Amino acid sequence: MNIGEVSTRADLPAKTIRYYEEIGLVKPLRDTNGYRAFRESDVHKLVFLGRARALGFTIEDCRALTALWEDKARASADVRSIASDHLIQIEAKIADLQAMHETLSHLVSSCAGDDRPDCPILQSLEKVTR
Amino acid sequence: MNIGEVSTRADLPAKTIRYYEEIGLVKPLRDTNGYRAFRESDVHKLVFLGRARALGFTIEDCRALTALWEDKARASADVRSIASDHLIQIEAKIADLQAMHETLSHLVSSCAGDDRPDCPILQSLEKVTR
DNA sequence: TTAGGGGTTCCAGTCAGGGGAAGGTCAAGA
DNA sequence: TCTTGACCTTCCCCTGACTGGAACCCCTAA
Repeated sequence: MNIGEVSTRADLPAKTIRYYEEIGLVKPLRDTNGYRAFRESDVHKLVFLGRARALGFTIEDCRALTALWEDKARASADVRSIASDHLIQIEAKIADLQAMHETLSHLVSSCAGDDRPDCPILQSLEKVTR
Repeated sequence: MNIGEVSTRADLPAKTIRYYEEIGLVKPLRDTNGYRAFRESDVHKLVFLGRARALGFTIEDCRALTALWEDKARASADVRSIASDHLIQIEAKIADLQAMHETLSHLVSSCAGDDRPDCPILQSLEKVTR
């Protein structure tokens, strides 16, 4: 199977698939003409990778997760550990963004937004009151 | 004023300040020995930049915001527009992260996390059910 | 004079790919 | 047989917003 079909089936850009090969996440075979020759197992793995990335796992997380996925003697605790660490990261990012949102939405709603220059948003950015 | 003092006063790494000069956000003078010579107005601007960056504005947003900040004839609508666009970006990111969080927290809580290999997290990543 | 703690530039790396050039390969139609 | 166009290949540079490090210069105090 050529990269185009894999790209469609795994719903990943060809560029991304080539990149994943470059960093050793997938190892497709090669045809005599130099084209990558993907097996079903490669497609399966790429789908796995796509889903993990969509959940925000880093590439290194993905590397660890696929290793566990392929290890029939894995302990589910190892998988859960990676996932719950990632959950903590997500929670931290959400909290960060919510703090930004709170500050900024107050500022936006207090700004007249007309053609006059007075602007509480700029005033607040100017203040050293961190 | 040398970069070290500015770094302390604006609470920004010296590297960051040099970078901001490189991309034209600040334009400190130079001493005869080649050292950057910052004025009070430069420090003031760097504090402004630091606060805007802390609220998640991009560098290009910051460039626009400082231009407005220094334009005494600005319309507050222009500032508000940048800020509310940014709010929308923040809201989108929060929504994304919350969706990830929801999916992943269900998975984590359904995984035994012991030494057995059965793992709903891996099973779910494997499925093509996008 | 020397040691240290400033400062300077420049280069490379981060993360996860994206854009695009230059060129090879394949299948279908004239 | 030739050509067209879709597909594939590698290669290199670009992104954002810095960060780390090397190699070197400058200033002050002991």
